[in-house]
Amino acid sequence: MLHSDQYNYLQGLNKQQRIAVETLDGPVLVLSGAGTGKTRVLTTRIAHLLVTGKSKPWNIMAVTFTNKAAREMKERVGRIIGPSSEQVLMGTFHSLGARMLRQHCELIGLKSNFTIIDVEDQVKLLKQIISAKNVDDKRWPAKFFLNIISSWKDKGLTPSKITDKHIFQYSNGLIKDIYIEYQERLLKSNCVDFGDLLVHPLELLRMNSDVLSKWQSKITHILIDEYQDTNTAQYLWIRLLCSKHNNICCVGDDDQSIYGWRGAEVKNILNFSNDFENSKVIRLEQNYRSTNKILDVANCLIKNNTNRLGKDLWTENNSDQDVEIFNSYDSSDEARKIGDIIEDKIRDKVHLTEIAVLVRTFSLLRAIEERFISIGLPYRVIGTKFYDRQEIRDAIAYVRVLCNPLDDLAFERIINTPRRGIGPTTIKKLSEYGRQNDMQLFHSAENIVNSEIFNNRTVEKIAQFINQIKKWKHLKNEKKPMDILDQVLEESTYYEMWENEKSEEAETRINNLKELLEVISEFDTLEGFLQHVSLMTDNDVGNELGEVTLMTLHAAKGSEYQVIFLPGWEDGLFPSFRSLEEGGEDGLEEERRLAYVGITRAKKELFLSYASNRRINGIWMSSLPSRFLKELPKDIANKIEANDYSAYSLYDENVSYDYTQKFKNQGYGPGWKRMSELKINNVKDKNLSQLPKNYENNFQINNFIKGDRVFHVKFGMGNVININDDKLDIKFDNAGHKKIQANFVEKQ
DNA sequence: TTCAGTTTAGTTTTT
DNA sequence: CTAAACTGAA
Repeated sequence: MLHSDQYNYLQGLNKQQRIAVETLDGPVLVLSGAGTGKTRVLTTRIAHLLVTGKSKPWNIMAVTFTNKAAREMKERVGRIIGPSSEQVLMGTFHSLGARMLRQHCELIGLKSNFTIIDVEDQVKLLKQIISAKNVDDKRWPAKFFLNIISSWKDKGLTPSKITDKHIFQYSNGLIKDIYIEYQERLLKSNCVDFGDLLVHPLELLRMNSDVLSKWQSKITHILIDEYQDTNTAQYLWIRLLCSKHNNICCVGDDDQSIYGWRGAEVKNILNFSNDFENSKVIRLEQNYRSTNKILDVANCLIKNNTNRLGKDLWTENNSDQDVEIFNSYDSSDEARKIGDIIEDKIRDKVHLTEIAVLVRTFSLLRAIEERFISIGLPYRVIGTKFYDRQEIRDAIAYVRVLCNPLDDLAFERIINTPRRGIGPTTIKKLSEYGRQNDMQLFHSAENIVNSEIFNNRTVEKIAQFINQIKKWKHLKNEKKPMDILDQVLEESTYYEMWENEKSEEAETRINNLKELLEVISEFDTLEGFLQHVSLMTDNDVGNELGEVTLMTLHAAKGSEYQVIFLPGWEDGLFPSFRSLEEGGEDGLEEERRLAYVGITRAKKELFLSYASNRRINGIWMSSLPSRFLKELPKDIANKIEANDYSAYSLYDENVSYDYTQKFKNQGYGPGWKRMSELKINNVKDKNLSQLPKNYENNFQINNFIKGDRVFHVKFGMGNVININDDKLDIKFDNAGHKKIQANFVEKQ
């Protein structure tokens, strides 16, 4: 038997890390704070599993949340153990789910070439369903239904599992009908959404014991990164998979849980020890990333959260470089100051790749980008939605139709793009025909063309289009994906369409298409390309050129930089008032964790900043400094008072941090107008007559009285203890005390 | 059916 | 302020 000291990859691990790596049997939870070497533990552990012979590569499954993390893990495992790492199942929950689903798709009723649709298509599909049901989509927007359906999927609830309790507040069951039809339509189109990539595999395992036991035998060791971000569906899936061998290692940090809005359940990590019998918990608290000053700020802030396991990061890396805070008059002033500091850093020989600006919302980046462009500072934006651009989506829709002719959403997108004289009226006829004959659009079109019932110019145009598609489909066996797409865009006159538009914008669009051709050139099949684009949202291009990195705080998790800028620390913006409105105290804590994530990205220098005025959707608003600034160590926070442009003092006790007060009185924009009208007319809307009868019950904005027993879909049962216009203070039986919009709860 | 001009709605984070 | 939705004329 080898002594473990002989494994040289274990050298340099600290004691705790080493225990985490060497405890290979049974359930293990590694609570690892920011910068404590979590990825190193995970990758070394995989290596150790293989080297000790505990497991074979194909028996290990390692799950991450982002593609970036998956890529990094693959690379680092490969560096330790070489090419056999290729056989380890590594990927995001969604990509592993898709993989499992493609293997067993027929059990769900899908074909293996199913397409993965994104939010935009989800909304489009729901809009169609809603309008067919004569629901007023002004009052009940598709997005609203989508949110509910998605949250159900996050919990692993298929339509058949939706009980009266779930749908209680939503339109007397209509939401369930919509969910059922939504799933049917997806299935008919041979499509799945993101939620399905988790729910379908879960159902697969639940319903097919042979499939379950096959996978349970195959996977002997499971490793999960960012465990604090798992939702219920993911948890259940993992539980099923690991229940035979029970070798599961979860790595996470409850203080970095920032995806509650997406259904992540912090309780998964908080309950780990109860959940898995004989589990071991290992804490990593020595931080190797940041200076003591930065950690002080982080620890000081996060200790304001009540709902945490609790830990204190420490470091041996002492520094006299203070964390800086500065105030600006407005966003362009702030951008200018950031630019100036970066220019100083350049003089200090800090490499641009070591500098990042992290923001709460993308919109904050505009002013900063503007400034960087004008001073000629190179930068890159992570997470900019390349695949969301119109021309890219169009091109991908063509590919989707070639791969999956049942995909109505894609077909509808391209049937008249570029213009072929096939308008909404014709499409409506086609789908009508399709519904009668149980066909998807493509086949209806094909049939109409052949049936010779219709004989006019429109049919000729359809025929032409259908024949073109058929021709392109034959190319699949002959040409490379890149050449096919190029030919499709050429022959469909899609290029021509943009070329004829002599605007500068059209030129960028054509360049974007060229870029897409570059991407597709790396794939052997159109299907492989599709899978890539639908799951890969971060186009994380390399940074060889030396650029400053700009991204959201969410996107920043898992990364580190020498110098970090955190602009936009204004109340309402950060913490975001929407989070507070929706999530109450929990929402605030999640925002605070987000701040914590931002702070702990910094290795050496950290700059916090807030502006006194900011333009939000075209309207100038003055803002209060973020309440988080108040929570920082006094010696740092005090510095900013001297040159504060803000009308308010940070420590003025009279300043109200109740965001609802502040925003309620603004009363701008159509949304606000509608809301206030609603309140005045007590919801006597002109469109009401078009709604199904029972809808009226849901419009009672507020006839609650103190003491009312209410139900909320997320928080369950509770009692109203106070009323503030349309906001209710509710004490929930199991979810604590929250402020909720009246229309989100149902009187019992 | 198309196109241009007008109105209106939405304003967070991501797989 | 912007992107999407709508309207009306050709």
